[in-house]
Amino acid sequence: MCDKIKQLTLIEAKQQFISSWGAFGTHWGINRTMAQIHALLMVSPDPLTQDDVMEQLDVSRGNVNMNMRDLISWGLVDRVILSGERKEYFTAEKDIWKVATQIIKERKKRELDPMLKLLAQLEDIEGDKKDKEVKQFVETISGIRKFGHNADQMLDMLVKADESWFLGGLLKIFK
Amino acid sequence: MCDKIKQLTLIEAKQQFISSWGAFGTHWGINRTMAQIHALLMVSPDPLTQDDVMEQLDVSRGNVNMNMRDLISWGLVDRVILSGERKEYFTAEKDIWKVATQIIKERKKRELDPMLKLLAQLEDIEGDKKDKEVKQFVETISGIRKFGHNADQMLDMLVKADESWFLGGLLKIFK
DNA sequence: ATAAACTTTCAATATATTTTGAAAGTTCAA
DNA sequence: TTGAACTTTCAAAATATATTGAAAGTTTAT
Repeated sequence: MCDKIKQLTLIEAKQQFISSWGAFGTHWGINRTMAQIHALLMVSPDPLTQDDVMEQLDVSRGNVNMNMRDLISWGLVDRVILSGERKEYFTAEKDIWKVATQIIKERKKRELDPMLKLLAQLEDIEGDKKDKEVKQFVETISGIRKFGHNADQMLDMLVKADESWFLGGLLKIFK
Repeated sequence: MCDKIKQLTLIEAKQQFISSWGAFGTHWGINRTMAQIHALLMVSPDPLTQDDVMEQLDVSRGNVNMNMRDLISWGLVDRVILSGERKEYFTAEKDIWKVATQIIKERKKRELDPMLKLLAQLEDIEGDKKDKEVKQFVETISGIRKFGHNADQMLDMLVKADESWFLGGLLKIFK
């Protein structure tokens, strides 16, 4: 009836987190390995090399390299050069708020902004505005565009909240 | 220099919207066809049959059927029986705010809630809390869990805003 | 009960995405 | 300049996901 929940060791907990973060990512259009690398770096106190990641996640060098590039382009991972070392090391931001704002910024730029541009264009079509089909279409598109526009502004606020005194206050409620 | 933007016809605009909505969906873990069916229904003033959808999107009966089921399970599409007709018709909610609310509700239930449950479990691990590795892990997980918890509450507020007088006021700013 | 109208299922197939690994490229100390 | 240490690339292979379509299932009018 009442399941006894096993207290996990650090190793088990890390594995569990990495695996779940990977599965979670796939529901959001992020590939499993990329999400797993990110998870691994988030729970690693020290920077890791490509070889560390290859070994711990059991994936190939090429795979690690490509996904690491991607994570860097998303601003979620940084290259680190440890003085005296030849190898490159990698590290991830561990403050989840910074991670979230970074993801919001990028997805906005890559997806929301282009979509809003398209919707603006679709709203202005040829044809009789009295026609039922035309009317329904324009209304639906316009609704989506307005919604997107508001979301856009709201996300901007969130992202900029860190830098603004007024919004920063609001943010503390959330953070 | 200054591109002349062609004013699209209704047909072209619909096609463009359906195709873009489909591509957009794939960035968010939604399959192309499902997103396209949703888009098609959103810009169709009247309910459509499976055959209409098959024809307009050029996909098979089985595919339409499965994705339609999925859309229904997400609460984004409804079956409609037109009186006197034998066939089933399908229609989508056109108020984008309701669409968004519905998606938030479902994703919260399917993804965020289980993730929060897992994180709570991972936060409570065996081992010395003074150990650097353990400390870093617990801190990171705890940060993510708290963030997720706040996001959860915030999303609940948004979803419930429609029903609350106070929040409804706030909502008007956004809507 | 029958059969036409319609819906659902799912194994096979097709498509898309991810992963590999070896070769090519780069950097740097000596 | 050489070559060892390390990184990047990308065509081929593996894997995962989406799609088809025909057969099975269901509903309803007669």
